[in-house]
Amino acid sequence: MNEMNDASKNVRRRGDALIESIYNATIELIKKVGYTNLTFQQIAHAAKTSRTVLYRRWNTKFDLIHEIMEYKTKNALGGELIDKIEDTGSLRGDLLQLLTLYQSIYTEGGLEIMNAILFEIGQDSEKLSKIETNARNKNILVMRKLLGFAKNRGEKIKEVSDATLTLPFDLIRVENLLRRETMDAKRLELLVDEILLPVFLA
Amino acid sequence: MNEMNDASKNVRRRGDALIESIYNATIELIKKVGYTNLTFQQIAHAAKTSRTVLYRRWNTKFDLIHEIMEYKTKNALGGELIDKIEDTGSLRGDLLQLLTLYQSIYTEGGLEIMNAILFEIGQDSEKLSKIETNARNKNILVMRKLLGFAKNRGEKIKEVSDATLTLPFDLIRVENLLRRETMDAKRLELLVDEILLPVFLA
DNA sequence: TAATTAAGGTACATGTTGTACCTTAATTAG
DNA sequence: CTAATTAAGGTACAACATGTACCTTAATTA
Repeated sequence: MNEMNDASKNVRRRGDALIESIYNATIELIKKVGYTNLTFQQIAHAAKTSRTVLYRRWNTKFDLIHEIMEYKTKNALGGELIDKIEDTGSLRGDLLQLLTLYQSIYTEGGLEIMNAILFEIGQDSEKLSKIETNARNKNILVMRKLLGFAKNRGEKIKEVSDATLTLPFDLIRVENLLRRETMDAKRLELLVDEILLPVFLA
Repeated sequence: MNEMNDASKNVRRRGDALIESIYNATIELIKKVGYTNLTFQQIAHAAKTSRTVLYRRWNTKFDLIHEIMEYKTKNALGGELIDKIEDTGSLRGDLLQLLTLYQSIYTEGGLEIMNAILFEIGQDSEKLSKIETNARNKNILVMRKLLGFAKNRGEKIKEVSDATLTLPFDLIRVENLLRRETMDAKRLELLVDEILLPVFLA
């Protein structure tokens, strides 16, 4: 009867099964209470495990969140962004493809998580600025590849600084993090037509 | 001797003197420990007042921070942004002027504060999205005024969506909040020449 | 000078943290 | 298949932060 519950308590999950359960509980919680109000105590309770287990693995809630982001990003893209970029036949198509892919990280990966990451960047801890710099450098390479397609096709591309090369990514971040609107295909097209093409196409 | 300290404890500041002391203590603290680690307890101690005084005035640390931001913004600009915008004789000059003024809000107003604001936006509380929407609408009006100058001078301006009109502000925000680089005049010029002029000038 | 206003101080229940230490289930090795 | 190892679950504790209640007392005002 009520002994069933007590009996089931003795089952101990381990490894991936446990971890994923913690990930999911964390994501649900962060949606409910927000990142600031997120506590290890609540996570442990929601994931039906103990704080001890959490502290053993992650020193701070950011460490946990960051791990979740990487896990989610992999799932959303199925690999590195630069490998997913293909020549669509036009700069417009390529840029639209890029925005769509990059947007999917935010859509699938969970806005709440990205928000937390962004916030921690603002706290300018050492490791965070490294994460940021790495991401930026990767993104610049993606854009070089993309603009390389255009040059090979004979499209006239402006020479711009590295800082400007990250514009497509910055726009997606602004849209997702600073505004809170739905990012449909129409919105992405507008970004390409009104901003990105004038900037990159001579 | 040591009674001097005890005697000085009996002096009670009130009103603006007290408030400004709290503002300053908060700004110093937030620079030291960051927004997440900021506590009313620490603020009270740093401002040499008591938690009671703080709780009476602000329900959350965000309420306090938001008030500080408004106070600082007023000081930085000395009025509303739209009133500060003047016709410099060219779109390039006008845009540079706009970026410089808007940047000063971040420089003078305190990056830490803006960061906190941004973060709370991510928590999508009711009042916060209102603050955001208001700011966006104001910024759109500023850009309309600025592009109006250009049209009157006979410069050819593209017709763009409201979403694109906020680009100058979004760029400053990205630079300040997502990156952590010094925003000198050269950087602002690059934003104007490589991004804003191609977007707005036909 | 008396009444009012607002700052300072104390106390308390509640919740979170980080750590230490122990028990016990699940896995692995001999 | 049993014993050793690994890792999860549980309890306890000191430290700190919160939000509230209630009281005292300095500063302002009427």
